[in-house]
Amino acid sequence: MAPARRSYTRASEAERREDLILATLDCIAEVGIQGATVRQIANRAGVTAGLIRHYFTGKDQMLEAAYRAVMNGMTQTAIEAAREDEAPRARLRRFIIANLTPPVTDSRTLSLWAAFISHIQIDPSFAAIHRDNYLAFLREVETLLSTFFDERGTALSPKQCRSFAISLNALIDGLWLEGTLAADLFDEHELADAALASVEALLRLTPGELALEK
Amino acid sequence: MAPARRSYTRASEAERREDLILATLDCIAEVGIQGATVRQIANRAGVTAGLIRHYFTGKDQMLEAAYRAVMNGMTQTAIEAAREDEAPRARLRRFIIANLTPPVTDSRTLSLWAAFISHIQIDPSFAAIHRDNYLAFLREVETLLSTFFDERGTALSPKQCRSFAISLNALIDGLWLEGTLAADLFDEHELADAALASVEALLRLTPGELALEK
DNA sequence: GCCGTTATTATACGACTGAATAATTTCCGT
DNA sequence: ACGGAAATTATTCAGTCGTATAATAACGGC
Repeated sequence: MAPARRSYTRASEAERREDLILATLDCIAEVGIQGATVRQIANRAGVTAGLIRHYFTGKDQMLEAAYRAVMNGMTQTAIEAAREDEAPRARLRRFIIANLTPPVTDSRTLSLWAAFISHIQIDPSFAAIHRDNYLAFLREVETLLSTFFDERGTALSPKQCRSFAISLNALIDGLWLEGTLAADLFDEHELADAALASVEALLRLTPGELALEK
Repeated sequence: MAPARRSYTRASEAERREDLILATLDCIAEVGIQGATVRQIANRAGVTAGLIRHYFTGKDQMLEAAYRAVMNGMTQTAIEAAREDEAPRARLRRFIIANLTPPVTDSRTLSLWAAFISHIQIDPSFAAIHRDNYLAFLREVETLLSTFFDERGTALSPKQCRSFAISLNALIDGLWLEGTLAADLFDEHELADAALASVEALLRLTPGELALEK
């Protein structure tokens, strides 16, 4: 007799790809990159392992797609938060805060980010993805700083602007790292407040210039 | 007839443990934590796989020991560099520079660090190791800052000191991350110089106070 | 309502995994 | 020199890995 086979429903390519990528991220976050096996991933996505190779050339390519998804999630969240406002000062503040509050500051996000970072030196494809995102982020920071200082009446030379952007980016990254790794040491908005005060100092603004409402 | 067996030499426990840990780190850095199998590690250490379980309860425990080794290497290098000097200002400067020049800024070190970070959320043992090292590092920064401001005649409240330490630590971490991940974008001492200038701003010192010789 | 396309499942394969055990070699104390 | 403790190797084991292939169920076009 014909063996009983699992029933299933077809899905659109976009849907399946997303499901698989999401399942991949879940696995990496929960059991590490070692535990993120094709079977575990497929299982969590509600499909069987073979399907993965129908949408991706192999496991590695799926991991790359997953990395892109994580980085897009992180940068887009912050960039879009900044664009909600009109005033350069508020935009800058929003950008900083968005980078230091959920969903960016989330232990799961950090886990994923670190897992992929550790693969940058191994797989050149990952290095390229990282590079693209880093430069895009830096460009965004430069734009924010440039318009902010322009409106303030203290225009910046491109060199100064870039230098500020690098430091500012580092400060945000570092605080994000600390705050997410030791979330229990900081409460709700302590991190974002610390960031705003630090950025004021870093850009040599007057205290409160960035933090306080006018 | 008796099968030909590999000849070998006995080593002290300390030596073997170190060899195994070093081999573990080599593997993780070169092929990632997935590729760091007991056989690969043993092979690189010049022994056979079974020996690992003679010195460690299992692979996991060896990974923990390897993590401790990495973190000790990173923090001790910077802390000892600072202790070489007498004047608080020079100590602080040395500390910052040490954290942003080799061997701390090294793509291998970063790979290892990231690989372990991604396991913090998974394995509580790793979380404990991280926590210990983070607090030790923060304490060191606080001490450096405290003595520096004392000598400068502008004493700091414990609260301010801690707040400065957190930001300073974040800035250093962030620059270390950026500079190591995109080493080709920065030349020799650009990173350390940027750090010194940024720290001056962060602590609201007068420009050049930290960087320039008297 | 059937039929062809294809998304999906099922199964198999060889390689490799961490761990356990047994055999053997080394080296220290005497 | 020699015997005995133990460091190291060799081998085995039950699983799991990623991938390849073949069978099958689902769905859209007619």
